Amino acid sequence: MSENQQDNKIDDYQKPSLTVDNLLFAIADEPSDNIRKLGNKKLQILLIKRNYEPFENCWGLPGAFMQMEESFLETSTRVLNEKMKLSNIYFEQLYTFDDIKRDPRTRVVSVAYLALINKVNVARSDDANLCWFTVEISKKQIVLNDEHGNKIDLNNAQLAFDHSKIIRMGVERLQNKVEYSNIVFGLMQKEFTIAELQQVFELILDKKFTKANFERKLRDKIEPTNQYRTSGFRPAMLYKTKEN
Amino acid sequence: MSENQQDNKIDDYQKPSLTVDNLLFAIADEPSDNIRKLGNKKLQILLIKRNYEPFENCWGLPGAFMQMEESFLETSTRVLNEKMKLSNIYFEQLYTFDDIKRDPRTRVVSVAYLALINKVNVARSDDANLCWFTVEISKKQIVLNDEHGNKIDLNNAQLAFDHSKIIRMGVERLQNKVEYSNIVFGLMQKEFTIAELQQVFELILDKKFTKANFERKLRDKIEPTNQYRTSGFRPAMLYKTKEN
DNA sequence: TCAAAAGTGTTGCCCGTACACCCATGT
DNA sequence: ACATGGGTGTACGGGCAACACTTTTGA
Repeated sequence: MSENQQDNKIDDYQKPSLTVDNLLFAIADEPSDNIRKLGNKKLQILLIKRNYEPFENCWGLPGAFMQMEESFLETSTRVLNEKMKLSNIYFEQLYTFDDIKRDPRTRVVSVAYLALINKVNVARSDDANLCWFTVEISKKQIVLNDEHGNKIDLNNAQLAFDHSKIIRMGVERLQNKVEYSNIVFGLMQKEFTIAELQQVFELILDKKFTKANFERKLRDKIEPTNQYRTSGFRPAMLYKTKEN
Repeated sequence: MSENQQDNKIDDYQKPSLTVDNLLFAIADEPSDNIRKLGNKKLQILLIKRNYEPFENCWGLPGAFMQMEESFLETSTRVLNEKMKLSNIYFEQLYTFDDIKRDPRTRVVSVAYLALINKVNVARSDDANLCWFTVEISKKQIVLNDEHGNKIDLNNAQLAFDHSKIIRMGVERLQNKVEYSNIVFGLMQKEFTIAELQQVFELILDKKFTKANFERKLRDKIEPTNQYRTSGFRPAMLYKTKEN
């Protein structure tokens, strides 16, 4: 952050507005209809229905204008806490969006944050405008679904502002980091079976693994607790993320 | 970029200032003292000596306040063109820095851009305050050197603002992307030998390769021209980056 | 002839993949 | 008994690292 010699009165010029937008992802469990089969997991994202201009009645990412005395992370947690009480969130800066016309009113620059929670900790929100959308990732497209069967295809910009683009970039980041970091554990509960972890990988990467190979791939990142998940057939060992 | 319902007059609140800072990297050639040896390459970064407050007389990254009618990229190219005429620059957004106290005067948020050039295209600058510093990357630290033997250790913050941190992050990004993208060609001339490319990899990653293995590693990213570099001993095939 | 670099071939190891097989459970 | 998932072993192949060797040049 340097400046030209001429810029001495730095508060004395017109500034863009600055907002923070949140991509909050979580995993939902969907019990199986067949008692002999595992339940399905879904990747979800939190959206808010805008009942104000601009983009009134569109779905968009929950965000807020940044205040002078708070950092991005503080803005971000403030928003999420106003909407629903949350804790233990994994946060990571995604990208800063600056298209000049991205907001029809005036120049607004937005810093997007990627946030992950394990959904067990979600206190129900009293904001009727909030909704968890299922994120269906495939090679060709990303489609969001709400619980009433409404579909939003991210290739057609049906969301507010450039939020479709932001979500696509967020999914891409998630896909990349799942492969080489521990980011996936931000979506898991403290204890989980290998099959559950595998399902989450498969959801995010739109790709199937085999049990044996998946176990070897993750072996050095997890360690067994000595407890079992019995809600199924043969009890499955519960694992947790390896310390250090 | 959403907001609370209450925020209707969006220009009617105090906003942080917004700047763009540039990490401009290039490769310098240093001819060998021994005629029987190859010359050395160095990674360099462009810094500017601040002759104004704050951090007067400190070195810092060249940057500027963003104007209402320009995007980050436009701010970035404006700065670099004001300082020295450049073209064909590779640009990539690095990160957005928002520590509340990073600027002692007031709240300033800075978007950092990573930029790469091949130095052949550098028109000499008439700004005496600009200087190319050599970047020495090792496992423990990053040290900057100017041509007069002055050293700046990035572990001690001797640069303006949080620019040490920004440079460390930029080097890290460069190291990561060199391994899995074509970013390195932004630093190379149009035609280059494999040995030159190998030297640049070794500089950035602080790691040695063997010829045979390095050739195999890069084989699918480059293609031979049918020209040779004769300035050495046995002439070396010149390569260029593979199209498609 | 010799030092340095250009260029190529061989080998072994590690890791990801495919696939096969047995174990444990409750209906 | 059987379907389903849990869990483990084996075998193949590609890619990377180590290393050895030949070729080419100018002094």
